[in-house]
This record gives sequence, structure tokens and C-alpha cells, in this order.
Amino acid sequence: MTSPFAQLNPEQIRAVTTVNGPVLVLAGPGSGKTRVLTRRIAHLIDDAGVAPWNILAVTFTNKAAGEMRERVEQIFIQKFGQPPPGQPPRLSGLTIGTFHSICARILRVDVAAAGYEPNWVIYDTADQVALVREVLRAPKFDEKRFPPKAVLAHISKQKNDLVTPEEYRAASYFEEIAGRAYARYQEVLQANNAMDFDDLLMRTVLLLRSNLDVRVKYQHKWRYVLVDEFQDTNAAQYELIRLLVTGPANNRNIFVVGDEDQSIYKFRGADYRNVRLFRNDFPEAPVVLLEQNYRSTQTILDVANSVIQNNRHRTPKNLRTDNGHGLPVTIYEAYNEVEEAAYVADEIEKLQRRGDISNLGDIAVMYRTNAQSRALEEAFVLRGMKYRLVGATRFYERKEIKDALAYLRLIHNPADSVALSRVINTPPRGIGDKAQDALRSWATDLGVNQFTALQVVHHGPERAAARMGQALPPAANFSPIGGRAQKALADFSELLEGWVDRERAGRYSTVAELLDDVLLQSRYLEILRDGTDEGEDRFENLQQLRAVAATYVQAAPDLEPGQTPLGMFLEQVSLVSDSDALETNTGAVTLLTLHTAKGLEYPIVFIIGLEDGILPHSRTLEIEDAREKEEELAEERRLFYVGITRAKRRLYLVHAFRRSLWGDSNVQAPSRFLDEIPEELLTGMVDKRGRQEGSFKRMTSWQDDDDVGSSYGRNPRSQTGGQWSGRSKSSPPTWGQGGTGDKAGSAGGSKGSYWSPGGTPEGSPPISRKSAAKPPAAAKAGQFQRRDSVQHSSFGVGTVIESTMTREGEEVTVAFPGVGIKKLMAEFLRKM
DNA sequence: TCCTGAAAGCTTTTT
DNA sequence: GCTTTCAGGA
Repeated sequence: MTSPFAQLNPEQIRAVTTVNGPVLVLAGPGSGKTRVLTRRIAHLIDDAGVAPWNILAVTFTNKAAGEMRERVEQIFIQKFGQPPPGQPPRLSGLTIGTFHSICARILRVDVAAAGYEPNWVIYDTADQVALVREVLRAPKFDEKRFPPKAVLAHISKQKNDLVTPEEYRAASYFEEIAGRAYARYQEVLQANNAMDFDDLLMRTVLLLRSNLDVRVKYQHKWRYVLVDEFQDTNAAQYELIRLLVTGPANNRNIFVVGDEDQSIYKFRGADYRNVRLFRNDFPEAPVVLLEQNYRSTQTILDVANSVIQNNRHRTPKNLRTDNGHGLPVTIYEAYNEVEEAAYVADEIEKLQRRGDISNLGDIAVMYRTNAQSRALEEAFVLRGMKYRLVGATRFYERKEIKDALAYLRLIHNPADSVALSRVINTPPRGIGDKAQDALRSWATDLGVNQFTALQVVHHGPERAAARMGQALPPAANFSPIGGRAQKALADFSELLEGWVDRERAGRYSTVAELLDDVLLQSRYLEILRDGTDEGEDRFENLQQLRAVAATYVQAAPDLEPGQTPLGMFLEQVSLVSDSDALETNTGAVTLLTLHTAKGLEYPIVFIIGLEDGILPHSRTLEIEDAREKEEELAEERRLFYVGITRAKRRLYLVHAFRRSLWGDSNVQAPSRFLDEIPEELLTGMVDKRGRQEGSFKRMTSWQDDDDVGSSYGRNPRSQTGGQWSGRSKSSPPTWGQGGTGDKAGSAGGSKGSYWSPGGTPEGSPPISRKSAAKPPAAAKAGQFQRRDSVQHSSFGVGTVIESTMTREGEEVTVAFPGVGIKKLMAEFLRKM
């Protein structure tokens, strides 16, 4: 039997085998830290005899948690062979998860101690903004000039720093207003029986602080705590783990792994100085440095080193590898974002042709902001190259999904005013702003939630009070709502009560059945499926949601007491993110932001948009306070560093000379970070003269007539001809339905089959009916297909990329060589 | 109350 | 350039 440590180097073995007490591992990128974590878990269980249920491992994403569990299982399979069918018994009870999911789990059990009802729900960012907006609208905040987002950011920061409304002290007028909003915001959250992401952490910490019994319970439960990506923990998260391993039991078995240089979540409250805090709080902890890199070539590491060493206040590391030097890093300046994307795509084709890669899945293209994916997508679609977009339009942020979830959330927790506001008039049912305002203020007067007020409107005060078993104040006898609005509200109440009653009675055996009821009886589907492609698209998304909902079954064995399938489903969809579903080896190029790239690796990596204003981001460059600016710049540099160190074999650094950024096209200076890379590590468009003069700015090869008096003395290259036809205003490319690139035709064949019995009242395919009512184009529906050659009177001959049916008729997206990508109505095109 | 067209605002990054 | 919000008319 081979030792589980066979593949570890001495540094790693030391980290793993120190069983008791705190350990701090400072791990460079690609140093096998995940392996160290998994080996340690295996070692604890297998060699030190620790029970799996006494171990808690915290990771940064759910995906990382899943992978870690898999890898630990793998170790045991290697040692003991395949376990009998079912869970490997050796690992049952082992807890691996994100901070948020672990907090949700603690709160699920002990939420009453935190002052919540068991059917509480989690608010996402959009819900938070809606709630802040509502709070700021209240009369006592007559200053409307405070943007809800800024106020929310401030509130969020307080929570992440564990500053309660009572402890809060304002230092400016803005902070004064924000502080008052914070207090009110927390009140409303609690009244709604809801928590936001920050609450999950803060309330758990407050619970453990105030309730010794609960704290001791978890101290006995989790005697060994491991934390990955420690540099990205915030104050609340750090306090949480401190509360778990110190105090009454004081086992101090805390094992943290992190890399200061990869801290990229400051905006979320993360503070890499937690590493220093840890050293203070656990002075006895050995510090293990992992500097050996198993991922990249030495050249890539040298580039990474040369960049990151410009940050101050860091523990210097010397990244080294035995992988050899490999190829120099390629640098390329594109004319604009269109050519940038074309270069990336062409280069990938070249790599493919040369056999440098076996699989498109070996390649990742990384960028600072999600908006940058657009040009890439267009280039990839044009070439028929498979790609996979991570993030961007996130599934759970789509309108129809949020609507459906709001209905479910409201049924689960009728106190949820945000969900109620979202669905009360969606689809339109005659409850306008006035009626909603009346309901809201009447509920406030009565001191009840809006669902209760709705029932009073519906049944009258006596029957409503009897129905709910709740006494109502005398004011309940004087409803300010009458006429049409009353009828509309009563009808809505009837629907809602029906779902709530049936759900509480356990009449739905799966969450999908409830969802079916909701979408049909609310006539949501009927309105949604209006015959447009977009409507069908959204319908398909709902089908996907339904598929997930169908797995939440009433009789599930793993349901915890007091927990319903609906509750589990809602918690799950709140805590899961898109990148969690990120599969590897899909045979497609991965497009992702530098942030989501953390923890991943690819043989070939392109980093695009390396310009001042993009990376580092303009928000950073605009900061006036010098100190703050330096810190933010350092964070941007770390982001770049993270990107560089994802690459195993080849790295491309790409920037554009011009870039269209919200409408206007601007000349872009190459990123200042590029100046930090020694020339001998680079190949491609490196201009010695320019670098001697100290700036990349002078080495551009593009001439631009906007740029009067500039020193761009050279001729523009002419290779790609008229691709951008002079001024880049020419083709602002707009794309189909907006960001559906990640869908990849997933929903199965049952299109329109279920839900259709009552889904469209006529029972007929709605598409033809509705669009037939519209003039000419519909008659020749769908006459164009991808790859068709077409002719246009002024653009000439082009190739169809996509054809979509809209209310107005067929809309065709065509690539015209030398002109660009155009979206046109079918009647302006002739098939060739 | 709802729909339409115009205007404003907007973009870092994510659990 | 795109999306959300606002104002005004049916």
C-alpha cells in the first residue's frame, strides 16, 4: 500500500502531518495547496483517527467544495478500493462547504435564537437593492440624492466588519444618512423574515458570541477546522472561525491555507491582513511556505514575479518550478476590441492546426469585466468555434427565473414584502402603484405584513382573523381599499392563499408541482409565451428551473426535521452560483473574468484588455486619495497576477489600441502593468525603443487621426484590411437576445409538451397565430438560416450568423466582409 | 391602470 | 450601447 503522501514534497508533508494546533500555510499559485488540504483531511481521518464528522473544511465556492470532497474520496478509494454502493461510510458526516452555506446550515438549526422564523429566506443583491430603495423612499429620508447602491455598499461593509446598527458611528453626512438607512434596513429584513448574504455571516457570528450553548455545541462538533483561500476572508468570516476554535473548548485546531498575492475580493470586505491577524491570534502556529510550483513554466512564473513584486507589504516569495522555461509570453496589440477578438480566435485556430492543443477545453480567455466577452463571442460565433461563457447573464438573475422564484419564496414565507412587490402585478392584473401603496401603508398601520392585509381585504376582518388565528386591531374594520382595486387584490389573495394552504398541507409531492400550479394559475406562462422567440427562450429557462425543482421531493430521506423541500430548494438556489456548474473538458474555449478564474488552470491562457482603464480599472485610476489608490492598484495587480498564474504552458497578453466603451471609441494606453515585465520574457510586438523611453505608450503600431500631435509615427499594419473600416463607429455589433451563449441547447426535447394543456388557453401553437397578425415578414418566417449567403443593397454580400423571429418579423444577423456585423430585418435581404 | 417612447444612468469584480 | 426608470397619453 502506497503512502498517501507519496506525491508530496517535504514542505507539504510537514504541513499535512502537524496534527494538533494551528497551522498557517502560505501557498504560491500552483503549489498543490488543494492537494495539501485534501491530504490533510485524509491524514486526519486515516492516520490520526479523527472522525469525519469532527472535521469542517471551508472553501471559497461550492464547486471547490465538491471537488475537494471528490478528491478526498479518491484518496480513500485508492487505499481501500471501491466502497460498496452508496456513500463511502468512512467519510459520512464530513462537512465541506462555503462560509455562506455553513452559516445557512447553522442558522437553519438555531435560527430561533437569532430571532427568526424557520421559514426565513435569503435575499440576493437585487433584492437588497430593492429593499434599500424602499427604505430610502420612506418620508424621513427626504434626501433622494443618495444612490441606493452606494448606501447598500456602505451597509454591506458595516456588516462584513461586524458593525451592528447600534455600534455604528457616522463620520460624514452621507454616513449619517446611510447609518439611519442601515438600522431601518435591518428592521425591515427581520420583519420580512429574510436575511441577505452578509446577514448569514453576521448573524451566525452574533449567535455564537451571544449563545454559549450553541458555540460549545459547534466546538464539539467541529474539532478540526480547515480554511482554503484564507486571504479572501473578511472580518466576519475570520471571527467565525476564531469563535469555533478558541474559547471554551479552545482546541485551536485551525489549518488555514492562503496566498496574500491572490487576494482579489477586497470589494466584498475581504482583508488579506487577516493573515497577520492570524499570526497574532495563533502565535504558536508554524508557518509553512509552499514555493515550488507544479503548474507553469518558469517563464510564466518569472512574468508573474516581475509583476507582483511591485506590490508593497507582502511576504516575498520565490516561485520556482522544474517544468523548464517553455516559450516566451506573447504580447499583442490589436487595433480595437473587434480585432482583439479576431486575433484571439485566429490564434486559437492556429494552435489547433499546429496540434499544440488536443482540445479547445485547454484554452481560457480572461478579462476584467464581463462586458468584454461580447466581442469575443461574436468572433467565436463567426468562426463556428465552440466556447463556454462563465458568469455574465447568470441563470438565476434572469427575469423569468426571478419572477418564478419570487412566487415560490412568497409562498414559503408570506412575510417577504420584496417578493410580494415583485409578483403582485406580474403578470398585470390590475393592481397598480396606487393600489400597492394603499395596501402597503394600510398593512403598516395595522402592524401586520402585506399578506395578512391582503387576506383582510379578501375575507373581511372577522373571517380573516379567524382564518389566521390572529387578532387584528380595530383599524382593520376600515379598509381604505375599495372598488376595482379591492376585487383585484381579493383575487390575488385567493390565488396566493390557495398555494400557501396546499403547500403547508404537504399536497405538493415535489416543488415542481407547486411551480406548475403557480405558473399556470397566475397565467404567467400564458403572458410569457407571446409567440416571440424570446418568449420561448424564457419558457425554456423556466423548464430548466422546473427540472431542478422536480428533484426536491417531499419524501426525501435527507430532509432535516422542520425543513421542507421548498425551503431546501430556495436555500439551494440562493447559495449556488453559475460558476459552480462549470464543467471541465467540455471541448469548448472557456471565457471568464479574472475573478472567476481563481483556483483554475489551463494549458493556454489569453488575458485581453490589458489597458489602463480596464486593468487597472478606471474606477481605480480615478481615486484621488493617494494611499487608497495605491491599495486599489495593488489589488488590480494581484488580479493580473492571478490571471498570469493560471497558465500552464502558454500565455498571451493582449491589449487594444482603441476600444469602444459605452458608445464611444477611445484611444487606450497599454496597461501600466505591462511595463513591469522584462522584455526578454516577451515575444511579439515588443518595441525596444519604446521601452527605453519608459512607456509602452509609444510603441503602438497604429496611427490614429483623432490623435493630433501624438508620437505614433509608424504606419498602421494593413493585414486585416477593412475589418474595421476606418472609424470604429461603423459597426456597433448588437447580438441576438443578449447573452444566451452559455445555454448550448440544454433543455431536452419536451418543448411545449408539458404545461401546454392549459398553458396556452387556445391549446394551439401560439407562434403562428400571433405573428400572423403582424404584417408581411411573418409570411416568410424563418427563411434565412445560419451560413446562408445573402445580399444587401448597400452592404453587399454577407453570411448569415443568426436569424430570430421577433414581434416585428424575422431579424437576421449578418456578417458582411469589410463592413462588419449587422442586424437587419429580413425584407432588406435577398437570398443568393 | 397600462402602454409607449424618451431620458437617464450605467459597469468592476461575487457568495 | 444597453437597460432601467420616468412622463404622458389612451
